[in-house]
Amino acid sequence: MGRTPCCSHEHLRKGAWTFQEDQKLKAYIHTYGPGSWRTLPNKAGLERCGKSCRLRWFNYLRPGIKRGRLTKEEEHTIITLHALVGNRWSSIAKHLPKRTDNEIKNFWNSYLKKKNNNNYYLLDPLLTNNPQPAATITTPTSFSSSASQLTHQSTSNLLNQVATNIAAATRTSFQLVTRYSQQQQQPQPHVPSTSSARLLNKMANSFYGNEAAKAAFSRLMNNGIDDEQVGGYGLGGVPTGGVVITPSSFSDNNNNSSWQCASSSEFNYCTTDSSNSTSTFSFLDHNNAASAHDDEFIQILRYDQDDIISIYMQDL
DNA sequence: AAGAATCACAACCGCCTTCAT
DNA sequence: AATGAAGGCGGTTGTGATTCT
Repeated sequence: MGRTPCCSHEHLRKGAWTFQEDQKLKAYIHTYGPGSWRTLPNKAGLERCGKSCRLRWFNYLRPGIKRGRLTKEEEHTIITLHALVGNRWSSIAKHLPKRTDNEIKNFWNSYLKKKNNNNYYLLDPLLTNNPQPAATITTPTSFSSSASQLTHQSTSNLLNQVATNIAAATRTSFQLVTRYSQQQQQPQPHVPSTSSARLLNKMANSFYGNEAAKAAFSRLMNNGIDDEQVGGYGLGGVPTGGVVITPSSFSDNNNNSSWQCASSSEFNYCTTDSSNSTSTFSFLDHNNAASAHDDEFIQILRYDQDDIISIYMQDL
């Protein structure tokens, strides 16, 4: 014997809610609170299914709901989160507290219709062809290195390996999304660029406090720099306030205490402290021009099977 | 000005999971 | 443990408003 039925489904109204119905529902919930949707319609004097009452309350009548046009920031968040988790509207809505999943869903469906006509949010084809990729990083193609330039792996490769290993170590899926503008195209506000070096640096800092992620990150650093191998993990990292530190168990191609990686335009360094046999990663542009790209930003998002569990979003 | 097309969004439908019985 | 409705969620539709031709 299961629960008793919610309603008879006979003589129930459908369609748009009237002002009087809204008043009845609000008055009832004001007195007794939301919930018990099974018995609510009878008690509130509504000829509606309990499910319909719940929907009306959560999507429209509930206090604190923000209505009207989404802000650019909200749109930005939705688009990025959707690239990460797909159509998990309720998960996305949790990061826009005053918006309902229904509203976000409606926005996205409208957005999709427009999408074919602009490239405002230009993401890597890998991302757009695979709506729910796990453990991948999409980097600006302009930062990809040609084979002839490489003495080590490209930073794009390295980033992807880092993400894959962090995902495995933390048992979460992970994706880092970047956006970039192409100078030769029409100006595209809110579509900034960034470099792989900055992404790596930011990633290291963002995982401060997450031992599993940090260890995975450090392992990749140990394995990923000299060849294309994956596996054969080295020692794990230790926390030092947002910077990943690893044992100096590797050497660099310049045979000194720094590590060079990636293309001609980007250099990443690992400085070694011989006194305690540790190395500190610091990924910098070759000219350390932190102010050269004022419009840069980064979003780092992690999620498990059911929900987004953290978001980092900040300017670089 | 009028009809068509598009947009915005509330609401319904059906499926799946949770939970009371 | 089994059952079946409630609750939650995403897909879809219906409809009034707005814009276009």
